[in-house]
Amino acid sequence: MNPAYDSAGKRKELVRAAKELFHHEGFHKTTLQMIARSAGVPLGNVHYYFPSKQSLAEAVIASHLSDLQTAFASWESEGPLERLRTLIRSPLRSADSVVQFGCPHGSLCQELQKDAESPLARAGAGLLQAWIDWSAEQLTALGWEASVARQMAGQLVAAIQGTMLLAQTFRSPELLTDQLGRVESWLEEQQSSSAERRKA
Amino acid sequence: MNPAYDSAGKRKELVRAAKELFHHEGFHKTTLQMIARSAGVPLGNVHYYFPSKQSLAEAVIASHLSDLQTAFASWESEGPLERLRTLIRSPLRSADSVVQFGCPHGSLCQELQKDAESPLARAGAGLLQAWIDWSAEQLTALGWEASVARQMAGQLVAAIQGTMLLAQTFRSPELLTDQLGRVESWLEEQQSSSAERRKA
DNA sequence: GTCTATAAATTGATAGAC
DNA sequence: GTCTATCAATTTATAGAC
Repeated sequence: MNPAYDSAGKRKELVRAAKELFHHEGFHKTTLQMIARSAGVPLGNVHYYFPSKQSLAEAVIASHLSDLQTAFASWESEGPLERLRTLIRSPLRSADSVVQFGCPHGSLCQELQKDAESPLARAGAGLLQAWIDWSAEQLTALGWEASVARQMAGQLVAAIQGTMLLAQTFRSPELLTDQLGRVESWLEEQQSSSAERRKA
Repeated sequence: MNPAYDSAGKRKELVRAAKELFHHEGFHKTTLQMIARSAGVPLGNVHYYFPSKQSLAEAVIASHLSDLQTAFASWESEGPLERLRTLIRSPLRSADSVVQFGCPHGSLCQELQKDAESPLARAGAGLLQAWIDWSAEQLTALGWEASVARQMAGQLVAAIQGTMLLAQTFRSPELLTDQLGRVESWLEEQQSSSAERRKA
């Protein structure tokens, strides 16, 4: 156990704890005390690894972005339409967590975005931007013109995010399943109407 | 200026200030100090009108609900379809505020709902429930079967709420206008396909 | 009813021993 | 690198004068 390993290990552990607590309790309600306890690190030690709560939050956002890229990469074997279906269904794989705490990206964005001055607002926006950019890519691959694909991607992500908000608000896994199914149907209708247009 | 008037006036002023600050800063970031200052009331006096921050938040939610009912009542002269269009367009009337701070109901719900134990979570849910119930009523009046109307209402509110989250995240009034227009188009497509089914 | 003063606990962040 | 002890400021809430 050389120092470098320990240091990196505790850093990662702090980010993991903060990521979970920001999701479960919200950014402003989460204290460094709570993060330190969950990570098994003394309170005063947190500032050795991260100079401020903000810098820790930046590391959390970077970790979320990395998770997203890993997920997208793991779906590469599928076709564009099936990839979008996988995205739509992805909240179901952690339905309990979504119903209790909402979307870890969406809820963090909403909270951070209230403070427009904060550098965290811009960083957080990158999370939802990643959702939209990736969706627009898949839609482009399906043959949609670039500007239309961007619009549709926005509609798709808005529908998924809004669905997670409602499922959380009413603590209803059924709502999550049903409404995500309707989003999937909407996507398929767009696809088939597009296919018809191409035939005509 | 009898005491009852003054008392009621300051109570209302505290609720107004808290409603605005919860929207602009978020519930947890807003302190009683900030509310007292905005309302022109000494800090120690807040607890004379409201025993706790929570009871003040309950009054804020009740005020939001009252606003909603007032808005719904003012749209009664229109037909059901036009009423739904008015709902979809309603974020545009305060576009700047939505882009900066998000939906006052949706963002409050998301924050309060993280703490399932809190009575505020249940109270907050009443706000989005009002959106859905009212939308389902209009859809029922348009001839949709009750359970279908509920599902469609959920989809509609999810789309509007998700759109507001994206518009806030990217600080884009254009995104708000464009995507709400797409929600309106979706609603009209549902209506016309329903009319076709009835003809057939 | 209204206010000042303050309590009691907690916050993010720092200092300095080891 | 790691920890304890602590600062200075802020939090919700209360006590008690007027």
